[in-house]
Amino acid sequence: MGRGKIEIKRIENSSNRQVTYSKRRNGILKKAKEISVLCDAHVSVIIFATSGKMHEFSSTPLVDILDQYHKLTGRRLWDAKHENLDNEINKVKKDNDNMQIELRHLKGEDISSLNYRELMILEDALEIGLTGIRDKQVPTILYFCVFN
Amino acid sequence: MGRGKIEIKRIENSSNRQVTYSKRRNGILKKAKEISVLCDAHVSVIIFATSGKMHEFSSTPLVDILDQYHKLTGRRLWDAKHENLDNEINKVKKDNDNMQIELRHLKGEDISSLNYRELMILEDALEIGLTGIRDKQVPTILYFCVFN
DNA sequence: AACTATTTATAAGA
DNA sequence: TTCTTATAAATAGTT
Repeated sequence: MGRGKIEIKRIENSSNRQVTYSKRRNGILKKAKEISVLCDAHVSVIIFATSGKMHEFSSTPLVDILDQYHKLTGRRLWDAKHENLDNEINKVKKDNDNMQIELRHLKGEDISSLNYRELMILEDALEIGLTGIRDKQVPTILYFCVFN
Repeated sequence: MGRGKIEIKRIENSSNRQVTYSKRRNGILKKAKEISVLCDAHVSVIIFATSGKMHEFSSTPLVDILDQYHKLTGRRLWDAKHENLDNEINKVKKDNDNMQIELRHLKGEDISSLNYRELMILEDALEIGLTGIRDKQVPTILYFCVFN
């Protein structure tokens, strides 16, 4: 690197360390920007000095990078609120799926998958239902299916 | 860098781009590791190729880096995400409500609201459906009712 | 912060 | 792809 090779280990002298930090930090941020432009890469770099000061570069909004990160790794990086929302949406989607399945059945789109025994039960039910209607009884439960 | 200065702009040749990507990606990850060791810095680097493949380096668990990020910047990284999730949840909930209404109708919980004319149509349909089943014809339209 | 000797990174070629 | 190598770029130590 400069006047003599250096080992990669903590720089003990604090002011040297800080100078090196500043130079290398700039170097990394520059490289990150370059690779994003040269290669269409999506890059985020976040650096904290021990002082607590932060520098960052993100070629794409950090949230988007982290979102992709989550999708790819399955690792959760977000806070409790986000997690709750995520759980809620999964639950609601599950309800949704179940209802859709139920609807599909009720609407008879799955009639082709009914086996013979089920068909017999269906027939019985039809007769019972028909009788009920003829007698003008008030039905309390009604299944209503459409096939085509 | 290599044989001749290059401009920092997208490398159009795809295979050159990929080679450069791979070399520079390694370079950045190496530099990130070095600065973290030399200078006690906390660094996270996440890189996505356009292919979707990810590489990362994090001197500290990424969650901790992001936590510091939040504390330091006050930027609420997830707000946009939360809003999107909220919208999605509301949309799906609406779908759910609609399906529940439909299901309630299909299951006959609203049978009392069927008027006489609808009941007659229903009866006709039952007869047609029943005939179809008795003749082992594939029903093209079937109304199926259960009463109790 | 600027300089500069060296090392390191890397673009292009094999 | 991996290796080689000429050259650009980064940077450690110095001023």
